Amino acid sequence: MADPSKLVRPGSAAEKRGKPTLRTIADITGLAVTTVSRALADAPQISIETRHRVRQVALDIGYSPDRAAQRLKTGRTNVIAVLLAPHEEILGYGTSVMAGVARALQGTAYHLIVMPNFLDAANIEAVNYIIRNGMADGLIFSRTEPLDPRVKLLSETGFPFVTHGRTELATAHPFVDYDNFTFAYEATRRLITKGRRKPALISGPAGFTFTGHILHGFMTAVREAGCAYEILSDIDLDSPAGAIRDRIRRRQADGDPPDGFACGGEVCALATITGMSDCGLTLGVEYDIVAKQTSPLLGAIQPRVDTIYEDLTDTGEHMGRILLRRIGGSTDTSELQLLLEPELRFKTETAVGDRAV
Amino acid sequence: MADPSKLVRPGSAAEKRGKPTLRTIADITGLAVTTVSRALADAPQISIETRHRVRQVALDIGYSPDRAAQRLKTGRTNVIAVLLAPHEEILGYGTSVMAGVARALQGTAYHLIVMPNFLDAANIEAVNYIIRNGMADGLIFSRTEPLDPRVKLLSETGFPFVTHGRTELATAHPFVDYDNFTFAYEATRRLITKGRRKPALISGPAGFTFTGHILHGFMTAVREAGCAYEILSDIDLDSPAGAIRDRIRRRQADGDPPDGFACGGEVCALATITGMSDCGLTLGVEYDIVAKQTSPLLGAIQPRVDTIYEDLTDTGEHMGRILLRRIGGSTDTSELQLLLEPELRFKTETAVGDRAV
DNA sequence: ATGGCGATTTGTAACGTTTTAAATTGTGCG
DNA sequence: CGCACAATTTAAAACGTTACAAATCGCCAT
Repeated sequence: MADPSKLVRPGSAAEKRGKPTLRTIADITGLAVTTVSRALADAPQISIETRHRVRQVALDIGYSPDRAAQRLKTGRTNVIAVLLAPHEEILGYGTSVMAGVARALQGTAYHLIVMPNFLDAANIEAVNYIIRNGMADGLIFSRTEPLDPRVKLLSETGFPFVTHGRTELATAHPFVDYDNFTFAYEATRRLITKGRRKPALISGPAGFTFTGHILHGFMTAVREAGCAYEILSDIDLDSPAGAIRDRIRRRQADGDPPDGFACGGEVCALATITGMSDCGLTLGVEYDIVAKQTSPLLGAIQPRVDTIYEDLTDTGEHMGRILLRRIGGSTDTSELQLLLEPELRFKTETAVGDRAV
Repeated sequence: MADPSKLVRPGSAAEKRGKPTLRTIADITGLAVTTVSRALADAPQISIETRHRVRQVALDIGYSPDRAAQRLKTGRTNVIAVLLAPHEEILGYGTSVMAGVARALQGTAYHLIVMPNFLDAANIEAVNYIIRNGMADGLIFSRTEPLDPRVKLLSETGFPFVTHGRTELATAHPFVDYDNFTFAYEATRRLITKGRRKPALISGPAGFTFTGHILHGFMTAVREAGCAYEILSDIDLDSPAGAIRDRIRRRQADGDPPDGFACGGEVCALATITGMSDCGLTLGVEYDIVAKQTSPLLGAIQPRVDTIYEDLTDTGEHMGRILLRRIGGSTDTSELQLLLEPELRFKTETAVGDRAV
């Protein structure tokens, strides 16, 4: 079938020892470029036989489509953008999530680009840039606010995206979130169960949706129990470890200090322990901590801390999958929204007891 | 100058309310597309006057070039790829470095894509893929081996890249590295100065260049001092914190345990402290630690630890800049190689002393 | 006037792909 | 035998950009 005289056309891609293109395959098989293109796309109008043959040749010569050309022609970029915020340097949040997203993208044509938001705080600008310049087919970002302007903008535009975190906007949008209400509720209940009379909360940074959830969970638990409580002022989960440590220390100097701490992060928990230890107080004796855990660190360093696990890589993978679904055209919220449940990792009494101080 | 009848050509890009293109500007200014292209490129053959006018119009209508088209035409992708390895989830290594690279790329046409190497260990495959398919104009990766096959492959191909870490290959290549010899040397000397008689090293993972440097620095210091020493077996800096903690504990149970530790990472330091504490030993009293610090965590949590600082974001920024230089055609190794010196952050005696236990 | 020269601008083709419409087959049927 | 019709293949155009060669213009020396 293949006309030998056509095997090497003058000026053909095959001739100038570059990457093979559709043209190369066309030359080899004697088919037209169009046919090859459709064959590789598994178009039903191309005979099965031809499809197989083309596919085989493509494999043999190691053809892979030119992303730039595809992008130019179709307008689709085959790129997913992740918006990275500065806070995400902490304890590998960013890397974990990206690892998950990457896993979801594995085997697809999608690449992952990271839009660092490191310099300008107003990352609505980055979103705008991505939409206007068509830098990606979909967007992933975190730390949503109840009335998140990024979500608004993207929703209005119809640009596919998934957030890590919910909003309180009327229009539903794809998200993956961790149930921070339950986290805080269970953490606080655990403190109370352990006999602590005054649990304290180190709140999330102001303005974010999850901060409200944590607060709500904490308040629900202390109200149910009717116990004293405290929300530590001046610091939050984004505060540097040193600031949290100092705040804890100062608080102990004042009257009626808390004896239990719900910490939304590992750094926060470690800083709290340090602060308390500086005051001569021992974890598990004079006070307790329940903390959110997102890495193996805390469990190894401070085995006495009860933790509640959040799997960030898993979260990323879900976000990736949901985004692909959304890009694929799905609008079914039931498969575009996901609330992940906390996994309690409380120590049994004996397990804690059998370790020397 | 602009012919009004040309302002909206039938079928022109301007007409169908999409992104503005060169054509849009051409229609507005009455110039040819070619002229506009060159004007924006600041080609000397275009009159200054025209250049300014075109530039102004482009700004006014918010033109930004289509990356796909540029890439298709020129073959340049305007993309930098970062190879991310699984280990880099730990303590934000990956995110820190990427933040730095991103900062270096700020204001250039380059985007950052992350090639996750999470699943397959053999990341020579990923490198090959990037080269063969022209996925990027330059590559950044870390954890070099003395005879790194990735470096070999890239060097042979002439593909621009920068490594985080040196190799022992004959052909020079761009790199940024941290002077781990000096780190380990100074860390060990510090332990000895503090009166420790038997410093121990938790080595880097086998096979990497920096592991050799650390070992060499450690050995040089102990030999100079003529003191006892130990290199802890079975664990390395990549071991999970729990494994390091357990190893330290076991070691204390045997005879003649070390009383000083040089730790190449924060997690490692914390795990060591935990293990020693489990044995009833107190940091700064029965033993000392000098650790490499890459985040503010350690300083806040364990102020007694002497640290030596490595700035990963800074490293990323240097890598980005060097890569741009390399892509720009530079082959001058003096501006393509950089060895960053450790920053000693040893506590003064008084600073340590004024904190309660 | 004619030719030539520098300064500026322009038309055409090409990058590799997909899309649209049209052409080429083969087949059954009147 | 010729025609409709399906099945398959094809040619041409387009996406937005840049490289190349060629064209236009004014101006000066011939």
